[in-house]
Amino acid sequence: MSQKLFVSAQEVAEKAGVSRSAVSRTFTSGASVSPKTRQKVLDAADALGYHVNHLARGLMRNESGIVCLIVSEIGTPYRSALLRALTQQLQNSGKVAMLINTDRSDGSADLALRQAIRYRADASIILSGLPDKSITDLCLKNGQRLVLINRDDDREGPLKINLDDADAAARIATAFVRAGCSKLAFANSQAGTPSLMAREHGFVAAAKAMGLDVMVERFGHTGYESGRAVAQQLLTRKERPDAVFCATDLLACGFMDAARHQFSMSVPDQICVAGFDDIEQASWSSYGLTTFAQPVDMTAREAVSWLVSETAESENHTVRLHADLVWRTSIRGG
Amino acid sequence: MSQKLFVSAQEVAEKAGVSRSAVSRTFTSGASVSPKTRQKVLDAADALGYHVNHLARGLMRNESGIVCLIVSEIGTPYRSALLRALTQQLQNSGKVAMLINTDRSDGSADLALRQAIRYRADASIILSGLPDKSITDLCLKNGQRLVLINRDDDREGPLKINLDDADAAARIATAFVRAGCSKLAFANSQAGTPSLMAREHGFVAAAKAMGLDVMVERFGHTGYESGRAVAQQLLTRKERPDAVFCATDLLACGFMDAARHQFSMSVPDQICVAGFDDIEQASWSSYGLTTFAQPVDMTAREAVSWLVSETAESENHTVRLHADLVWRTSIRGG
DNA sequence: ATCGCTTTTGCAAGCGTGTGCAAATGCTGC
DNA sequence: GCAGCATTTGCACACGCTTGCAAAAGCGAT
Repeated sequence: MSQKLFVSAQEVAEKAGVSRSAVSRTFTSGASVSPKTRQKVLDAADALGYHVNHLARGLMRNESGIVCLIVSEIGTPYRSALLRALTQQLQNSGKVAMLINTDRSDGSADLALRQAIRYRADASIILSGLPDKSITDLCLKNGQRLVLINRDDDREGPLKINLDDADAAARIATAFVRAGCSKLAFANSQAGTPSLMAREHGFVAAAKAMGLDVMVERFGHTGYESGRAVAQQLLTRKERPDAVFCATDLLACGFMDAARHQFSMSVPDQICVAGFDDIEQASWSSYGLTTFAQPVDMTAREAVSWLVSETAESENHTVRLHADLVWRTSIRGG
Repeated sequence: MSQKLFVSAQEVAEKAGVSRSAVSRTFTSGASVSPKTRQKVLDAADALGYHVNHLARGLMRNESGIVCLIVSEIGTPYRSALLRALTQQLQNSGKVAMLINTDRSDGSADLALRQAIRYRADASIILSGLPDKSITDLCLKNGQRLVLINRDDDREGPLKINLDDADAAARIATAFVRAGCSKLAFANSQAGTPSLMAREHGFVAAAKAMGLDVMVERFGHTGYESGRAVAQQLLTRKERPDAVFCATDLLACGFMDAARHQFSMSVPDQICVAGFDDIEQASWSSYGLTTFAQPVDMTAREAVSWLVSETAESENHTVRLHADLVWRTSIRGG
């Protein structure tokens, strides 16, 4: 154990022959310090290997620079892409991300937010799980900002970033019909997330408006295996669908693989498939999945720019982003 | 702006009618406090919504509870899977993960480690990039622990977790030969990571030992597109390979897709393919990729258990983990 | 009640930083 | 040289917590 401990501003001050305030001001942007002493301090700091202690700074300023990312299923393509974009943006804004994994228990979003409070995070971004109202209230009351991505609820205070899920669903429904399909199906998971349900309801409603019924199947989590399972259910029916909209790309990939390899169907000749998210795999030539692109970069930018803005707290802020349809080869025509 | 600020131990103490020390001890495990006062404190804390300030605690204890994860290409299947496992394990051990994205610049690993130092992280886990020696020295000197995953270098002090890459490469070489292949190829990226190069050299050496040459191609980053590009190079040769070992699964997926859809080749009949990592997509039925499974859970467990152990600092610690061969359908026979 | 012992409790001194305030310093124009 | 002003500097307090130390309290036995 070297146990040398970290070098403090005090030591730098002594080495540079100035007061401790001077070194503090040198590392505080916008503080008044002469160029001469500034240089002396910087030299001494460099020689000693000094780094401002952000714990202490956060304690004083009552602003830690930490932003909590609360997320489950980190290994999933869409989630990890969003994570990438968010950390990138946060670092651009001088913030640092604290990552909290809520895969395990159900109340884990609450535990996570508690952790965020303990470290006095300036803000939390929630990508999964619906935290308890009492906790979010606590966050907000303590001046912590909150961003909810794709999980709109009726709370007051947090920024909510959503997509035009229902509208997108309607667009794909007409695309299916235009491609000559008439036996529509929707493949969903049992997760029941607001955005997933919005896609389902939007799709069913749009179909109904065109005088068509929709076969809806839901299964398990929002993953590849569930897509296969739903295919099992849909493709063993008396009347097979000729177009299926999957709530996520992972479901779509699973569905396509099952349709092709297990039921020997051709996509898109015998069945058209569409997904949602535009994960990387959707563009792989084995799939060529027509899908809606989640605007991850835009989402991250919106979230972070709101977090760091001086003048947030604007009462009931909601951002609704647009999901572009990326046309590939899993739907006829185009 | 409510600006109510956080509630402090002082306020809890007053409400509970005890001293500030008492409430501090209540939240410090292993401190001496009578059950009666403890209860009074807990009640008061709950009523006021008190949470220990980990910034201040870290300042006092000289131990923040923060572990930095330094990682690039977060959106990648293997990386995100490892990230998931690591955060899980860290939380199990009462630590919290600070995520640092090093996608952009080259010296960004250094910047990241600086950030880790500023927040007085107890440890850093490096999944990407080779930090400068001066920085790692600084980390170690300040009692910060360091874990390097799959990027062995000769530094003294950090824990290094590696795989038996070369051995795995040799195993797959013999598997290819046993499947009747004789025109071997290796598909790599230009990243030149130690583990990637170990796979390449191991494969070439094993082939040479069996009297076979290997066509080696390298291209771009370690992703799907590179796999396609390498396929372009390998499959337009006068003599096509009949077996190719790809340094990662993403490369393998890209290679397979190009081989099948662009060159109309059949896998595994005309060409056998193997990968490395065992990402989720490898098991998708469009690929059925035979590959080596990275022991992500084991890796995470090793890393974290070493970090939290009392007695680390054991001079030159290296862990070499085994990668199991997962046999699927991209190689004949089996 | 007194003693000896263990447990609990409060005091106060830090941890490393930011910042208001007043003193000190530098600069400009006579 | 000096007055007038802007800028820089140091002091000292505060932030919220932990913890060594000594005083206080509990407790059982004499």
